[in-house]
Amino acid sequence: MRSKPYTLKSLYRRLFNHYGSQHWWPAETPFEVMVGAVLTQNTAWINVQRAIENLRQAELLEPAAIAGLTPKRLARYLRPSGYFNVKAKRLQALCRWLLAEDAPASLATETLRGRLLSVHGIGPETADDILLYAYQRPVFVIDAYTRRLFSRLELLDGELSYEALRATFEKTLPADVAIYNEYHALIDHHAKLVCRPKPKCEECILKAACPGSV
DNA sequence: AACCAGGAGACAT
DNA sequence: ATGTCTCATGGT
Repeated sequence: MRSKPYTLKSLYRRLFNHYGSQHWWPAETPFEVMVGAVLTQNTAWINVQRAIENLRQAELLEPAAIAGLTPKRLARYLRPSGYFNVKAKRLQALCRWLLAEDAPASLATETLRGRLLSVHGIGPETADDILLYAYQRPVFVIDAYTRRLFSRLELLDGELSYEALRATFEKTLPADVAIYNEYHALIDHHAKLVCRPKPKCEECILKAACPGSV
């Protein structure tokens, strides 16, 4: 027998009350957020940290420096984060966009989102990471953890498109940057802890509401 | 030692 | 519009 299902709002309270504030995004500057957003594509964060540290030690954590390197040389710094050839190009595309764009921070959120999506290597999740955590816009980030968690709780259909899922969160929750920031971080934290592909349902604080645990 | 990690582009259907 | 391949290092 299963306890009453969560709503998108009550689940947020449950996670926050249990885990507390997550202090995301783990980065020093907005630009570092953007670099991390690209490098963490389908990659464990620990490996991204190493790549970012390589760039920091080489004093390359600025758009002009990265844009000026050859893709091959940039790729060497990115090695630990995987897909280094692909990510070298993507990072340079992002940097060149930043250098070319006049005042991105002054653009309306949907306009800015469109510009980001037009940059090579920036898809919906990476764009939304950047919008939320670098530009402080109220955009809800959907990632693999979000799909898996809400799908397991049977709160959302995991097969829905990225845009459909994002719309659901943004319609249901208030358009609040602080809440979107914390909610996504909490989902990530919870997922890493107990809701991996192989879930640890015994240690899960939601297990009574999760069909996957019975 | 297979499996997975804070996806996205290219290409075919 | 939707499905499949590829990209690659480092944990467990």
